[in-house]
Amino acid sequence: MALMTIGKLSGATAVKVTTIRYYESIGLLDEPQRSASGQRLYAGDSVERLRFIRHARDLGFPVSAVRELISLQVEPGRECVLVDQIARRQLDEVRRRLTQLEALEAELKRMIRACEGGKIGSCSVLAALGQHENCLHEQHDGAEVLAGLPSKGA
Amino acid sequence: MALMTIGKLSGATAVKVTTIRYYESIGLLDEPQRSASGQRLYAGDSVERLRFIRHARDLGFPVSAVRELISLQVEPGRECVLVDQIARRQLDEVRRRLTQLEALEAELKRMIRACEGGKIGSCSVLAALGQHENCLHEQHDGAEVLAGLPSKGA
DNA sequence: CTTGCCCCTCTAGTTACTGTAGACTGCAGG
DNA sequence: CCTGCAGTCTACAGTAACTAGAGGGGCAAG
Repeated sequence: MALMTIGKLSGATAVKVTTIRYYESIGLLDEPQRSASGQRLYAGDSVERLRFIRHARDLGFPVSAVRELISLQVEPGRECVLVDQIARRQLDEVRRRLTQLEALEAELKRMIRACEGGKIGSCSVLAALGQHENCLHEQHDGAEVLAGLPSKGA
Repeated sequence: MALMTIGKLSGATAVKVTTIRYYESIGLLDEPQRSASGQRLYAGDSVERLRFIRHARDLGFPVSAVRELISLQVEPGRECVLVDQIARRQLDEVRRRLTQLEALEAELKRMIRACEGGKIGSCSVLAALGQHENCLHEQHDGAEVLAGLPSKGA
């Protein structure tokens, strides 16, 4: 395939133009050739590279992990174990988040259910959020799971 | 209850001092009284307010939603429907993320399984990342979910 | 008085982008 | 040839939701 501008690459990969430039700026993508007037010109393999990055990101790998994966990709074979480790780490992370979200789902459902039956003078959702002490019923286990939430608390 | 400094409030709610000031700066918390020397002095109800905020945030409500909830809390009762809507929206969001994460989990498991049996020549994880097409799309939301990950635990 | 923790403001950094400003390029129509 | 417009360039600012640090002042005890 002939060289393409950043717009074409964007179209081919569904990655936004600005994001492509961003990836270049943080070193995920090599600097491409430039036209005489300074426009970026990409070869066909850029599409694969970019898809790789995008797919890894969609899988939840942080950029730092993507960087690792790329570097391992360059010298393949022997390092498969490392790649496996990175993937496993990511899987653990995904599972951790799954557990948290399931707890959140349960708590939200409970809140909403309470609100539905709400002849209660004050909304149960707000009550549940206020919680601590004088709540309608004994309190859930959700909060404990939430205690370890990654949302930058703790 | 006597007035307390920001440190006490932080201790009582497990919300960091800097975060409390941050919440004040974005209008989630009212500006408290100040001592003669300029230190913030909080009344007892600040504890409840702050716990409410923190709990809502832990449940994944964005700050904008928390703001809404607070405003509804001020004039309670009649607005229960609105509160319910916000909670439902949040529940939908949580479910969406759950679905996405489940797909991620499946794909990661598949990748790792392939890698285990894998010969050295071609790591299947990298191969799996290279091929696109069959998987998740919706890149923006993916990134959103992933943003705010611990990255310390890893 | 000094130690040491607490508090103050302000700024900048984090992650992974997205959006904007202001200027230039490349190409088609009239 | 001119005009118009989409596409591209750089550079900076903004987003979410905080966190961390600099550089200073306050306050009670030893």
